[in-house]
Amino acid sequence: MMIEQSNKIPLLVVVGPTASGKTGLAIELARSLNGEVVSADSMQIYKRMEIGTAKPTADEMGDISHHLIDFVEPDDAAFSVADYARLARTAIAEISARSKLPILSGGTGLYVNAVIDNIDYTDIASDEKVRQQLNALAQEKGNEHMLALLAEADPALAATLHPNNLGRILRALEVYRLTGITMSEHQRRSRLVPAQYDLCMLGLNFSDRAHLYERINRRVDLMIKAGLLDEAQEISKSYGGTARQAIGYKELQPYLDGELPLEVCIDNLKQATRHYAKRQLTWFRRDERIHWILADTFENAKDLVLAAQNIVHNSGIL
RNA sequence: GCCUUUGUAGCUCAGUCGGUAGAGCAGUGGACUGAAAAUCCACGUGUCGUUGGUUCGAUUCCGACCGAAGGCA
Repeated sequence: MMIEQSNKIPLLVVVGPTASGKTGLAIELARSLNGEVVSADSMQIYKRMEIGTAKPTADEMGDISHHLIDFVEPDDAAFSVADYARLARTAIAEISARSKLPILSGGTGLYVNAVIDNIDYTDIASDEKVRQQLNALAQEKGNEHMLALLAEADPALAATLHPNNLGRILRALEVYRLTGITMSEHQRRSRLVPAQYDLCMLGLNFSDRAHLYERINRRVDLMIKAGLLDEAQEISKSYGGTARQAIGYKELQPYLDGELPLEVCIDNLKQATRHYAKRQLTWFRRDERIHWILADTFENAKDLVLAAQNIVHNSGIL
């Protein structure tokens, strides 16, 4: 017998900018729809970064199972999207096998899309030595030169990159050197196999951007009250490459080092978070599969959850 | 009360030796395939405090007034 479409796994996805209420909504939906949550958050994967990454607390999670949270050491510099995608697909399959609804929830657009668009990273290699060589060459010859090099191998991709975006240029050159195949071609091949999910995507946003920004400001103040400074002090001793990029720690470091007043650092932290939220919205907005829910158009949280449930039921994935 | 400085974009300020103005930040839009909470790109009209005067022409020079900061009494 041929495999029928009905063998697809139902997958509910909850996305949105930071501080929009994804965590709470995902948990409520898990309760009412017999689901489990798979986090799609590039920073909540790290241990001991609780307050700053707004990880759900044991209290919030209650009896809802959460996956891909709190399992990587903060000094691990090697964890990548590819690792995430593999783990997430496995988690989703296992949840579904238990006859429960997997709920992919998070704000890291790249992670979400890696999973739901089934991006295949297996033939796109990575090599530390080549990276160093390319970095050295860039130091010596400059960005324009590197972009010109890329244009020889992969003109299509080079045309989309600005010389200042050196990271992307070097990565594309790295891939080409290692495999002899251009990044453009890898990207094309990486999406040949469509995902095996029946998707329903919910996006949380606000009708008035200012409302989101107010929530962000308030949440940062709450994080400080909850002990973010201590957490930052603690984590700064042990975190490495990626975890170091998390918003909430690097902004407070100047205060911990006695270089800037606390209020200035807190303002910078709020600012960085607002910028981040805006970038997240840019990422998610282009995805036409998302059903947007405007949180500030509901009287209360209950109505919002009801509206979300309605969308899920009407989507026919259940 | 007097003296000095000052009033230009949401904020901090630059500038026009008189021809109606521009940076940074904020904000907005966008990109994104093995570090993505990262990285990168694009977008700058505002009664130049108000009101008189000089001038072909004033945000720019002069006067008055209003506001702010500092100093002297």
